[in-house]
Amino acid sequence: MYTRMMIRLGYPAQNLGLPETTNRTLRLASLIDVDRLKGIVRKNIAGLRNILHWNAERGIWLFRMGQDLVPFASHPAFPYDWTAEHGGELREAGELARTLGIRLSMHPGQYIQPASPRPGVAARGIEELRYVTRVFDLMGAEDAVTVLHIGGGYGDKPGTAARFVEVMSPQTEILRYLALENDERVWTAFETVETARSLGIPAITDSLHHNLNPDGLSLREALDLSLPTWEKRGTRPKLHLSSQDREKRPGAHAYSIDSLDLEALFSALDGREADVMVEAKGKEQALAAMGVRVR
DNA sequence: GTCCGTCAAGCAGGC
DNA sequence: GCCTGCTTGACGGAC
Repeated sequence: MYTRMMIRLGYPAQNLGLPETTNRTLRLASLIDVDRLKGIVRKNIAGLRNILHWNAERGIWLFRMGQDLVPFASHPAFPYDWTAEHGGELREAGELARTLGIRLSMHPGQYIQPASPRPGVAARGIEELRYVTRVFDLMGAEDAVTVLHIGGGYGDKPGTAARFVEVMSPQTEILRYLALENDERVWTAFETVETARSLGIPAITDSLHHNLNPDGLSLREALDLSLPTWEKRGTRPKLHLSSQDREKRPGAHAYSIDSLDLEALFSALDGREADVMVEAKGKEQALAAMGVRVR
């Protein structure tokens, strides 16, 4: 099914079976404990290395690092120069990922709102995106991806999209890695592609979000729009795959991937190559259903 | 020792 | 207007 790397798979942030994570953190009030903070960052980077080795042995060629790799890195209260302190470790981890052939990503969360009309909110979001950019730069991760939602709509989506483009256009360092992802409530796959195109960056179609917010497009039509946006960057297109947890509200991720959702994605791809990030509560366990040996 | 509510941050939407 | 979910480990306080 996955011959010739038509499809490569990955999962985010942690490995349940090892168990290992890149997301150890601490409370903001504990940031003053510099020794402990440095230890947490080192453990996260060590966790990343362990996961990379484990993944490579099983042919898992994508991994999303947790946003807390360096906890509070973009916060004004962060107490030391983390790029100087951890640059060497990050460079070595990046070398490892390159040697193993694993593509990295990060996904800043719902608080990152570059198009917010509130200047402070927008500025903090940009700072977080700079942090991700510095991590990738230090790691030498040229094909890495910063995955971001456009954010709120503020009751005026065209105006907000224009503001997003205006705010992000000067951020050329961030744009080198940035890709925009559709969400399940506000920004459709079509709108996300349009906004990404205006910035000259690629778009990611998330299959579950698209099901909930399709705006009349089939998954195939959405992919027809988003896949070509990756040509300019010269890297493989990225997608997100997840299944609905039937017992929870729409948008909640299930533990594993429903075979119907997998088939629907393959059908929509129709032979085109893609890097597929599998967003499931079961993390690496969810890849078992796709023929990956996970133990 | 275990359990539980809360923790930096922003939004949309349901009530 | 208030509450919830998004994600998930940390951690203090209650018991």
